[in-house]
Amino acid sequence: MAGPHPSTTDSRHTPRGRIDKRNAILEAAFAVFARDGYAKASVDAIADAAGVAKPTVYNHFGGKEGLFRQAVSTTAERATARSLAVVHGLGSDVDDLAHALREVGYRLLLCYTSEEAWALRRLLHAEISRFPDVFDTVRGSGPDQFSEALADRLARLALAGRLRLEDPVRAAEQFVALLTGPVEGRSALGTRPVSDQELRDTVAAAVETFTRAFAVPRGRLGDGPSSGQEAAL
Amino acid sequence: MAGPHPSTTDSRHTPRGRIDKRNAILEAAFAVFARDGYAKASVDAIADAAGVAKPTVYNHFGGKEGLFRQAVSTTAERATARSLAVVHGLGSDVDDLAHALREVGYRLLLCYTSEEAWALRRLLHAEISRFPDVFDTVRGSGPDQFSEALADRLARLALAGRLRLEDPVRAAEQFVALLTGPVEGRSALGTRPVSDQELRDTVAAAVETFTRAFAVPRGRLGDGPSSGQEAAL
DNA sequence: GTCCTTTTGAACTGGTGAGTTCATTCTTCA
DNA sequence: TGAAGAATGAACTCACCAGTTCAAAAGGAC
Repeated sequence: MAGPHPSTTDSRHTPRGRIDKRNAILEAAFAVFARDGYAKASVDAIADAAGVAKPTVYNHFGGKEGLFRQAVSTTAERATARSLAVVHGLGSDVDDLAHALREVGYRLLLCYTSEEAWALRRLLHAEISRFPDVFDTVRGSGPDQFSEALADRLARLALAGRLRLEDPVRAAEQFVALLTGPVEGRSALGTRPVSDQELRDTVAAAVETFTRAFAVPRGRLGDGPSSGQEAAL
Repeated sequence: MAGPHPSTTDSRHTPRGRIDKRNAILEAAFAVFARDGYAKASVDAIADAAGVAKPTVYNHFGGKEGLFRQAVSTTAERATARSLAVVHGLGSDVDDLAHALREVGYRLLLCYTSEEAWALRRLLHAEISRFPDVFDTVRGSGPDQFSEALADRLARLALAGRLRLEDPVRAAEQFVALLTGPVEGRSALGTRPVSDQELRDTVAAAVETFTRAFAVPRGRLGDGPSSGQEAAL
């Protein structure tokens, strides 16, 4: 954060051990916070889990609060990056649109239902009233960015004459909602495992509904846009 | 719950003051738990907020844990009852289907975005790992029941030839997801107010998508089912 | 008025945890 | 090898809080 370490790779003032410890602490901190919640998590437990002495934690992060912010932010950024990578895999020149959406949807749902993602969501829900800024940090370069990226892809598909959209952002929100909404309830907020089959069924149903609502029916065997619908955008 | 009080209205062994105090404690407890989280909420603060002495709390609920369970369960039942009432207002003989869905959707979203509902959801997320049974209690007579009720109504609409559904439960899940998913993000998990216009826009978009996917197009001015689609169920 | 239950206030115990201090040890690099 | 910064462990302070105890006070029911 505001430590005396220059951001460039300076071998003189950034001992290699420090970064390892820092990462170990962040990892352990997230795990303990996720398991016990902010209030019940003790700095001693985190230090133990990280294999580090308590004062080291205070050296690096100042206190429990700073540690929490850093741990959550770091994990959130990692999770967002994973989801973004999935969205970027959605091209606009796909052959079988429903198949492509199922593929992306399934991978997104895997991200969404990962243990880490559940823990992150639980923590955010739990502590958002005490740390509103953490939510802003996560959103600042988080799902907002993610939502935009997905909206971009959908807009491309609309331009390519494959989707009929008025509002790409709204459509992206709805696509994600159709994917994740049904899973939220079925997995008891992530505390019960969801079978892969259930995941795939949910994805299939979501894509079915989404395409019924938004997909442009294709002329038989034609692979280029033929209806001129894309000119309207 | 298992107290020495008969369930009938027995004026002899149920002093009127007790129930008032009990309710006051439950209300104050939910408020304090919602504000501070389980771990940081103190029984003293709850007793103060309820205008009651600390031992009284222990007389009624045994301890912090029992108090938490009761407070959350009670609030959850109230919230579920409200949502159920809205769903029961959805008839199967409506004239303008989209209009009826918007009406129900809007009212559901009002339930969903109430301060109490947000607090409840935050609490559940926060403490589900420590109190899994509370979630089960809430679900036992909660959203499960709610989901079933909505599915029933949609099945009726399908029978009336207004919707084309394979799986009413799935459709109900998706309807709710389309309503609530977009709001979740926009309101920062309930910590930022959402304008009524935004709510209505979300409802309109959700119903638009839902009807595009599931509504049976009606013959002009005809108000009876004419396609015989309902015979398939 | 009398009996019985509930409530009250206040003090007390025991446990837990954040954050600090400091002398000692480790690591890294010159 | 020697110097400097980092990490360590252990003890310590201070605050907060769950749960208990108990004698005194309400508050109805008869």
